[in-house]
Amino acid sequence: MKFMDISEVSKQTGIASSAIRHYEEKGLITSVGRRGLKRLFGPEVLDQLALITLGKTGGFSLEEIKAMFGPDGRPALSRPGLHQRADDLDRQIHTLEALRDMIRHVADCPAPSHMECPKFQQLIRISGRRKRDERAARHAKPARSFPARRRPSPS
Amino acid sequence: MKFMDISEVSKQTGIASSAIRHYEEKGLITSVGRRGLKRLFGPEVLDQLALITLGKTGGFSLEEIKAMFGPDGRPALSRPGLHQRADDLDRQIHTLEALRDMIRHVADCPAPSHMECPKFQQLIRISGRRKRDERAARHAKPARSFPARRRPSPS
DNA sequence: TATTGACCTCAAGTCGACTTGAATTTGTAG
DNA sequence: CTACAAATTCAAGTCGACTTGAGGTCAATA
Repeated sequence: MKFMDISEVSKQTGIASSAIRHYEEKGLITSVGRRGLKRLFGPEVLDQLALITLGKTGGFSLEEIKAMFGPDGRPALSRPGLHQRADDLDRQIHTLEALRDMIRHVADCPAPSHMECPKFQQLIRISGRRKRDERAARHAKPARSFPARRRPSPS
Repeated sequence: MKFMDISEVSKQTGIASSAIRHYEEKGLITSVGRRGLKRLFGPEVLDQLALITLGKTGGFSLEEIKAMFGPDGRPALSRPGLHQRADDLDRQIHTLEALRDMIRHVADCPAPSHMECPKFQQLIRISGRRKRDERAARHAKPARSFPARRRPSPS
Protein backbone atom coordinates (compact mmCIF):
# COMPACT_ATOMS: atom_id res chain seq x y z
CA MET A 1 0.00 0.00 0.00
CA LYS A 2 2.25 2.77 -1.22
CA PHE A 3 -0.46 5.19 -2.28
CA MET A 4 -3.23 6.73 -0.30
CA ASP A 5 -6.62 7.99 -1.35
CA ILE A 6 -7.80 11.35 -0.18
CA SER A 7 -9.64 10.11 2.87
CA GLU A 8 -6.50 8.37 4.10
CA VAL A 9 -4.52 11.57 3.71
CA SER A 10 -7.27 13.42 5.49
CA LYS A 11 -7.17 10.97 8.35
CA GLN A 12 -3.39 11.13 8.66
CA THR A 13 -3.24 14.92 8.63
CA GLY A 14 -6.52 16.02 10.10
CA ILE A 15 -7.11 18.19 7.05
CA ALA A 16 -10.53 18.02 5.37
CA SER A 17 -10.67 16.36 1.96
CA SER A 18 -12.20 19.48 0.50
CA ALA A 19 -9.22 21.47 1.73
CA ILE A 20 -6.81 18.95 0.26
CA ARG A 21 -8.54 19.24 -3.11
CA HIS A 22 -8.37 22.99 -2.71
CA TYR A 23 -4.62 22.86 -2.15
CA GLU A 24 -4.15 20.71 -5.22
CA GLU A 25 -6.21 23.14 -7.29
CA LYS A 26 -4.01 25.97 -6.09
CA GLY A 27 -0.89 24.03 -6.96
CA LEU A 28 0.47 23.53 -3.46
CA ILE A 29 0.42 19.78 -3.70
CA THR A 30 0.07 17.20 -6.49
CA SER A 31 -1.52 13.82 -6.61
CA VAL A 32 0.52 11.07 -8.25
CA GLY A 33 -2.40 9.82 -10.33
CA ARG A 34 -5.87 8.42 -10.26
CA ARG A 35 -7.62 5.14 -9.74
CA GLY A 36 -10.69 5.70 -11.78
CA LEU A 37 -11.72 9.17 -10.72
CA LYS A 38 -10.12 8.96 -7.33
CA ARG A 39 -6.91 10.79 -6.56
CA LEU A 40 -3.93 8.84 -5.35
CA PHE A 41 -1.33 10.50 -3.18
CA GLY A 42 2.23 9.49 -2.40
CA PRO A 43 3.58 9.65 1.13
CA GLU A 44 5.49 12.88 0.45
CA VAL A 45 2.20 14.75 0.45
CA LEU A 46 2.05 14.33 4.20
CA ASP A 47 5.20 16.39 4.68
CA GLN A 48 3.97 18.94 2.20
CA LEU A 49 0.72 19.31 4.07
CA ALA A 50 2.57 19.63 7.36
CA LEU A 51 4.51 22.45 5.77
CA ILE A 52 1.35 24.14 4.58
CA THR A 53 -0.18 23.95 8.03
CA LEU A 54 2.98 25.40 9.47
CA GLY A 55 2.99 28.21 6.96
CA LYS A 56 -0.60 29.07 7.72
CA THR A 57 0.23 29.29 11.41
CA GLY A 58 2.80 31.83 10.39
CA GLY A 59 0.04 33.83 8.74
CA PHE A 60 1.26 33.24 5.21
CA SER A 61 -1.21 33.00 2.37
CA LEU A 62 -1.37 29.89 0.24
CA GLU A 63 0.33 31.84 -2.53
CA GLU A 64 3.19 32.75 -0.26
CA ILE A 65 3.54 29.24 1.02
CA LYS A 66 3.62 27.95 -2.52
CA ALA A 67 6.38 30.42 -3.33
CA MET A 68 8.42 29.32 -0.34
CA PHE A 69 8.12 25.58 -0.64
CA GLY A 70 5.88 24.44 -3.46
CA PRO A 71 5.42 20.77 -4.38
CA ASP A 72 8.26 20.96 -6.86
CA GLY A 73 10.65 21.55 -3.99
CA ARG A 74 12.10 24.60 -5.71
CA PRO A 75 11.37 27.85 -3.91
CA ALA A 76 10.07 30.46 -6.32
CA LEU A 77 11.49 33.05 -4.01
CA SER A 78 15.00 34.46 -4.12
CA ARG A 79 17.36 33.87 -1.26
CA PRO A 80 16.99 37.44 0.01
CA GLY A 81 13.24 37.07 -0.38
CA LEU A 82 13.32 34.07 1.88
CA HIS A 83 15.50 35.74 4.46
CA GLN A 84 13.07 38.61 4.35
CA ARG A 85 10.28 36.22 5.26
CA ALA A 86 12.37 34.81 8.07
CA ASP A 87 13.04 38.29 9.39
CA ASP A 88 9.33 39.05 9.26
CA LEU A 89 8.76 35.97 11.35
CA ASP A 90 11.37 37.04 13.86
CA ARG A 91 9.62 40.32 14.33
CA GLN A 92 6.30 38.61 14.61
CA ILE A 93 7.68 36.27 17.23
CA HIS A 94 8.84 39.17 19.35
CA THR A 95 5.42 40.78 19.04
CA LEU A 96 3.75 37.59 20.17
CA GLU A 97 6.07 37.34 23.13
CA ALA A 98 5.06 40.84 24.13
CA LEU A 99 1.40 39.98 23.72
CA ARG A 100 1.81 36.83 25.76
CA ASP A 101 3.46 38.79 28.55
CA MET A 102 0.64 41.29 28.52
CA ILE A 103 -2.02 38.63 28.71
CA ARG A 104 -0.29 36.93 31.60
CA HIS A 105 -0.02 40.28 33.26
CA VAL A 106 -3.71 40.98 32.81
CA ALA A 107 -4.42 37.58 34.30
CA ASP A 108 -2.34 38.20 37.39
CA CYS A 109 -2.40 41.95 37.99
CA PRO A 110 -4.78 43.04 40.75
CA ALA A 111 -5.27 46.55 39.34
CA PRO A 112 -8.96 47.31 38.69
CA SER A 113 -8.26 48.23 35.09
CA HIS A 114 -5.10 47.04 33.40
CA MET A 115 -4.94 50.29 31.48
CA GLU A 116 -4.19 52.05 34.74
CA CYS A 117 -1.37 49.72 35.65
CA PRO A 118 2.04 51.27 34.94
CA LYS A 119 3.57 47.92 34.11
CA PHE A 120 0.93 47.30 31.49
CA GLN A 121 1.35 50.77 30.03
CA GLN A 122 5.03 50.03 29.78
CA LEU A 123 4.40 46.81 27.91
CA ILE A 124 2.28 48.68 25.40
CA ARG A 125 4.98 51.28 24.94
CA ILE A 126 7.51 48.55 24.22
CA SER A 127 5.37 46.98 21.54
CA GLY A 128 4.67 50.41 20.15
CA ARG A 129 8.37 51.18 19.92
CA ARG A 130 8.97 47.95 18.09
CA LYS A 131 6.32 48.81 15.59
CA ARG A 132 7.78 52.21 14.87
CA ASP A 133 11.21 50.66 14.32
CA GLU A 134 9.73 48.35 11.75
CA ARG A 135 8.15 51.15 9.82
CA ALA A 136 11.38 53.12 9.89
CA ALA A 137 13.52 50.17 8.86
CA ARG A 138 11.39 49.10 5.95
CA HIS A 139 10.68 52.55 4.63
CA ALA A 140 7.91 52.59 2.06
CA LYS A 141 7.33 48.86 1.63
CA PRO A 142 5.01 47.77 -1.16
CA ALA A 143 1.96 46.95 0.93
CA ARG A 144 1.71 43.20 0.96
CA SER A 145 -1.72 42.00 1.85
CA PHE A 146 -1.77 39.42 4.55
CA PRO A 147 -4.72 37.04 4.41
CA ALA A 148 -6.51 34.72 6.71
CA ARG A 149 -5.26 32.17 9.11
CA ARG A 150 -7.64 29.78 10.73
CA ARG A 151 -7.45 26.83 12.96
CA PRO A 152 -8.87 23.88 11.07
CA SER A 153 -12.38 23.14 12.18
CA PRO A 154 -12.53 19.47 13.10
CA SER A 155 -15.66 18.89 11.03
CA MET B 1 -6.13 69.97 22.18
CA LYS B 2 -7.09 67.10 24.40
CA PHE B 3 -9.45 65.33 22.07
CA MET B 4 -8.83 64.03 18.61
CA ASP B 5 -11.13 63.54 15.70
CA ILE B 6 -11.07 60.30 13.80
CA SER B 7 -8.59 61.41 11.18
CA GLU B 8 -6.11 62.43 13.85
CA VAL B 9 -6.41 59.00 15.47
CA SER B 10 -6.01 57.43 12.07
CA LYS B 11 -2.86 59.43 11.44
CA GLN B 12 -1.36 58.57 14.82
CA THR B 13 -2.05 54.87 14.56
CA GLY B 14 -1.94 54.17 10.85
CA ILE B 15 -5.36 52.55 11.12
CA ALA B 16 -8.00 53.53 8.56
CA SER B 17 -10.92 55.62 9.79
CA SER B 18 -13.34 53.03 8.51
CA ALA B 19 -11.58 50.42 10.62
CA ILE B 20 -11.70 52.65 13.67
CA ARG B 21 -15.45 53.10 13.20
CA HIS B 22 -15.70 49.37 12.77
CA TYR B 23 -13.93 48.78 16.09
CA GLU B 24 -16.25 51.19 17.84
CA GLU B 25 -19.27 49.46 16.35
CA LYS B 26 -17.96 46.16 17.66
CA GLY B 27 -17.39 47.63 21.08
CA LEU B 28 -13.61 47.41 21.21
CA ILE B 29 -13.18 51.12 21.69
CA THR B 30 -15.41 54.06 22.62
CA SER B 31 -15.41 57.68 21.59
CA VAL B 32 -15.77 60.21 24.36
CA GLY B 33 -18.39 62.21 22.53
CA ARG B 34 -19.23 64.17 19.43
CA ARG B 35 -18.70 67.60 18.03
CA GLY B 36 -21.69 67.83 15.75
CA LEU B 37 -21.65 64.48 14.03
CA LYS B 38 -17.95 63.98 14.40
CA ARG B 39 -16.54 61.55 16.91
CA LEU B 40 -14.09 62.76 19.49
CA PHE B 41 -11.55 60.40 20.97
CA GLY B 42 -9.51 60.69 24.12
CA PRO B 43 -5.81 59.80 24.14
CA GLU B 44 -6.42 56.42 25.76
CA VAL B 45 -7.82 55.17 22.50
CA LEU B 46 -4.31 55.10 21.10
CA ASP B 47 -3.23 52.49 23.60
CA GLN B 48 -6.39 50.54 23.03
CA LEU B 49 -5.78 50.51 19.32
CA ALA B 50 -2.18 49.43 19.85
CA LEU B 51 -3.54 46.56 21.87
CA ILE B 52 -5.98 45.62 19.14
CA THR B 53 -3.24 45.62 16.55
CA LEU B 54 -1.14 43.47 18.80
CA GLY B 55 -3.97 41.04 19.35
CA LYS B 56 -4.58 40.73 15.65
CA THR B 57 -0.93 39.92 15.11
CA GLY B 58 -1.52 37.10 17.54
CA GLY B 59 -4.28 35.85 15.30
CA PHE B 60 -7.06 36.66 17.73
CA SER B 61 -10.45 37.71 16.44
CA LEU B 62 -11.92 41.04 17.44
CA GLU B 63 -14.30 39.19 19.72
CA GLU B 64 -11.43 37.50 21.49
CA ILE B 65 -9.49 40.72 21.81
CA LYS B 66 -12.52 42.40 23.27
CA ALA B 67 -12.82 39.62 25.80
CA MET B 68 -9.17 39.93 26.80
CA PHE B 69 -8.88 43.69 27.08
CA GLY B 70 -12.00 45.57 26.12
CA PRO B 71 -12.34 49.35 26.45
CA ASP B 72 -13.76 48.96 29.95
CA GLY B 73 -10.42 47.59 31.08
CA ARG B 74 -12.06 44.58 32.64
CA PRO B 75 -11.22 41.30 30.96
CA ALA B 76 -14.36 39.31 30.29
CA LEU B 77 -12.23 36.22 30.49
CA SER B 78 -11.45 34.23 33.60
CA ARG B 79 -7.92 34.02 34.88
CA PRO B 80 -7.50 30.44 33.62
CA GLY B 81 -9.00 31.52 30.35
CA LEU B 82 -6.34 34.15 29.98
CA HIS B 83 -3.54 31.79 30.90
CA GLN B 84 -4.96 29.43 28.33
CA ARG B 85 -4.60 32.16 25.72
CA ALA B 86 -1.05 32.80 26.84
CA ASP B 87 -0.24 29.11 26.56
CA ASP B 88 -1.71 29.06 23.07
CA LEU B 89 0.60 31.90 22.21
CA ASP B 90 3.59 30.07 23.61
CA ARG B 91 2.87 27.12 21.41
CA GLN B 92 2.36 29.35 18.43
CA ILE B 93 5.65 31.05 19.10
CA HIS B 94 7.48 27.75 19.07
CA THR B 95 5.80 26.83 15.82
CA LEU B 96 6.87 30.09 14.27
CA GLU B 97 10.42 29.54 15.41
CA ALA B 98 10.40 26.19 13.69
CA LEU B 99 9.00 27.74 10.55
CA ARG B 100 11.58 30.49 10.61
CA ASP B 101 14.35 27.94 10.91
CA MET B 102 12.97 26.00 7.98
CA ILE B 103 12.74 29.06 5.78
CA ARG B 104 16.28 30.06 6.60
CA HIS B 105 17.34 26.53 5.82
CA VAL B 106 15.60 26.57 2.47
CA ALA B 107 17.34 29.85 1.72
CA ASP B 108 20.78 28.49 2.48
CA CYS B 109 20.66 24.77 1.72
CA PRO B 110 22.27 23.80 -1.57
CA ALA B 111 20.16 20.64 -1.98
CA PRO B 112 18.24 20.65 -5.29
CA SER B 113 14.95 20.07 -3.49
CA HIS B 114 14.64 20.85 0.18
CA MET B 115 12.36 17.89 0.60
CA GLU B 116 15.32 15.65 -0.08
CA CYS B 117 17.49 17.32 2.51
CA PRO B 118 17.67 15.26 5.71
CA LYS B 119 17.99 18.33 7.85
CA PHE B 120 14.79 19.74 6.41
CA GLN B 121 13.00 16.46 6.88
CA GLN B 122 14.09 16.53 10.45
CA LEU B 123 12.71 20.01 10.96
CA ILE B 124 9.36 18.87 9.65
CA ARG B 125 9.39 15.90 11.96
CA ILE B 126 10.02 18.20 14.90
CA SER B 127 7.12 20.46 14.08
CA GLY B 128 4.99 17.39 13.48
CA ARG B 129 5.88 16.01 16.89
CA ARG B 130 4.95 19.32 18.48
CA LYS B 131 1.61 19.24 16.80
CA ARG B 132 0.85 15.77 17.95
CA ASP B 133 1.73 16.72 21.50
CA GLU B 134 -0.74 19.56 21.32
CA ARG B 135 -3.51 17.36 20.17
CA ALA B 136 -2.75 14.84 22.88
CA ALA B 137 -2.46 17.47 25.59
CA ARG B 138 -5.65 19.29 24.80
CA HIS B 139 -7.70 16.24 23.98
CA ALA B 140 -10.90 17.11 22.15
CA LYS B 141 -10.78 20.87 22.44
CA PRO B 142 -13.90 22.79 21.40
CA ALA B 143 -12.76 23.95 18.00
CA ARG B 144 -12.19 27.65 18.28
CA SER B 145 -12.36 29.37 14.95
CA PHE B 146 -9.37 31.54 14.26
CA PRO B 147 -10.06 34.45 11.93
CA ALA B 148 -8.08 36.77 9.82
CA ARG B 149 -4.97 38.64 10.52
CA ARG B 150 -3.76 41.26 8.09
CA ARG B 151 -0.97 43.69 7.92
CA PRO B 152 -2.44 47.16 7.80
CA SER B 153 -2.44 48.43 4.28
CA PRO B 154 -0.68 51.80 4.27
CA SER B 155 -3.50 53.41 2.37
C1' DT C 1 -24.90 -8.10 -12.31
C1' DA C 2 -26.67 -4.74 -9.41
C1' DT C 3 -25.73 -1.85 -5.41
C1' DT C 4 -23.33 0.86 -2.75
C1' DG C 5 -20.43 4.18 -0.88
C1' DA C 6 -16.47 6.82 -1.54
C1' DC C 7 -14.93 10.14 -4.56
C1' DC C 8 -15.57 13.33 -8.36
C1' DT C 9 -16.70 18.33 -10.52
C1' DC C 10 -18.57 22.76 -10.49
C1' DA C 11 -21.14 26.50 -8.72
C1' DA C 12 -22.53 28.87 -4.99
C1' DG C 13 -22.37 30.01 -0.16
C1' DT C 14 -19.98 31.38 4.33
C1' DC C 15 -17.14 33.90 7.58
C1' DG C 16 -14.52 37.84 9.62
C1' DA C 17 -12.80 42.16 8.92
C1' DC C 18 -12.97 45.65 6.63
C1' DT C 19 -13.64 48.86 2.35
C1' DT C 20 -16.36 51.39 -0.84
C1' DG C 21 -19.99 54.27 -2.49
C1' DA C 22 -23.99 57.08 -2.28
C1' DA C 23 -26.58 60.32 -0.01
C1' DT C 24 -26.40 63.56 3.89
C1' DT C 25 -24.75 66.69 7.54
C1' DT C 26 -21.72 69.67 9.50
C1' DG C 27 -17.87 73.15 11.47
C1' DT C 28 -15.13 76.41 9.61
C1' DA C 29 -12.59 79.31 6.22
C1' DG C 30 -13.40 83.02 2.98
C1' DC D 1 -23.66 83.69 4.34
C1' DT D 2 -22.08 80.33 1.40
C1' DA D 3 -19.16 76.96 -0.10
C1' DC D 4 -16.29 73.19 0.88
C1' DA D 5 -13.63 69.59 2.93
C1' DA D 6 -14.36 66.22 6.16
C1' DA D 7 -17.36 63.37 8.78
C1' DT D 8 -21.47 60.64 9.13
C1' DT D 9 -24.80 56.50 8.21
C1' DC D 10 -26.14 52.44 5.90
C1' DA D 11 -26.02 49.01 2.50
C1' DA D 12 -23.42 46.45 -0.35
C1' DG D 13 -19.08 44.69 -1.98
C1' DT D 14 -14.37 42.36 -1.48
C1' DC D 15 -10.90 38.97 -0.27
C1' DG D 16 -8.89 34.41 0.97
C1' DA D 17 -9.76 29.97 2.28
C1' DC D 18 -12.55 26.86 2.45
C1' DT D 19 -17.33 24.35 2.87
C1' DT D 20 -21.60 22.79 1.09
C1' DG D 21 -24.79 20.86 -2.12
C1' DA D 22 -26.42 18.89 -6.31
C1' DG D 23 -25.76 15.64 -9.60
C1' DG D 24 -22.51 12.25 -11.70
C1' DT D 25 -18.85 8.32 -11.89
C1' DC D 26 -16.75 4.19 -10.73
C1' DA D 27 -14.23 0.00 -8.18
C1' DA D 28 -15.38 -3.27 -5.28
C1' DT D 29 -18.50 -6.12 -2.75
C1' DA D 30 -23.03 -9.07 -2.21
